[in-house]
Amino acid sequence: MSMSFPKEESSIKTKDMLIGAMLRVPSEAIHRRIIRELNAAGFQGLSQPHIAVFRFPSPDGVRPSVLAERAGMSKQAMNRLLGSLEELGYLVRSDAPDEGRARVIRLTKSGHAVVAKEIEILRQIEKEWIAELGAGDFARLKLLLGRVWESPLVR
Amino acid sequence: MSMSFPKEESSIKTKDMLIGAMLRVPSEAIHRRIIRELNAAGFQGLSQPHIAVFRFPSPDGVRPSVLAERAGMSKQAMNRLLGSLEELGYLVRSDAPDEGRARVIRLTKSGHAVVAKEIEILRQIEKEWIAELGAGDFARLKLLLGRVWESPLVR
DNA sequence: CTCTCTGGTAAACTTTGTTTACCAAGTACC
DNA sequence: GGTACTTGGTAAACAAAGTTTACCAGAGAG
Repeated sequence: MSMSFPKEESSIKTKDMLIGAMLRVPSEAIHRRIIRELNAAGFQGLSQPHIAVFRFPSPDGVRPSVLAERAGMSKQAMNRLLGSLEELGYLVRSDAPDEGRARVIRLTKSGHAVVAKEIEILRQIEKEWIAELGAGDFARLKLLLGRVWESPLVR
Repeated sequence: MSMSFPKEESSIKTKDMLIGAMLRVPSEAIHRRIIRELNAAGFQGLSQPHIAVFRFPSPDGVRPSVLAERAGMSKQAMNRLLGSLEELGYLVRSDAPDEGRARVIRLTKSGHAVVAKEIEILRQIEKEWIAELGAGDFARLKLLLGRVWESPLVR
């Protein structure tokens, strides 16, 4: 059996839905699409967990432990992720920048290309949403989500 | 080391953010909170993957393969999940209802209690969002997300 | 100079999911 | 009525990804 996408029954009414599902479903759809299109664009070897590293904001110049913190995982797990990304040639863990005794992530050329492609995919998605909702309503949606983001709600 | 929450730098501006992150961050915050509060409410043994079963809409009366489809995972993985939930006493896989040769999930008393608690948590979250955004803007946000939901965008 | 703290690393273990394979019950077809 | 195909469920082996436990190196405090 090969993997499939969740199929939603048409009988489900958004009226009954609570905010959790309404955010989760589109969020996961976007996430799946990013992975799929990244792979299709030739960035082989990238899977779910790798994406956590390439998420906004860019990991370039950031220390491993900060990335672990951002991703909500242990330093060790992040470190293994970084190791595999280094093997794949997307970044290097450069030794000692100047400050402390810390390492710093540096994206390689293809690492930067991944970031660029990801932004491109997301801009395309936004374009599709604008086509569906209209520019005004899409802007309003982002504005509202922005207000949520800046509030203590998401902490 | 114990698990920690992602910490976000205050320097990040929502202006720069694309729709992916804006949906993902609050969505994940809600997800973590549900698990945390469910455990705190005495529903021990429930972890991340289990929640996929209890997500809207209720799994009561639904066949295992349908749940697998909804969750976007293989029948086998879902089946193991259901097995552990059965052991924990949240549901039973009742044999042969009447139709076909299929099994059907039936929530037990504590299974129904989980669903009820989950809805309670989400209603509380909505209350907090309303306090932050105002009732009008929150309603507008849900309306816009509902339009996304009903569109082909999330398929 | 030594103690302690911080950031990074490594190895063992656990969790969770897919792949592969199989079984049982319907259903279609002859 | 018997046989092949399909569907839904299950089990075991394997793979992926994360936590726990433990350790090391360097920096700063005393």
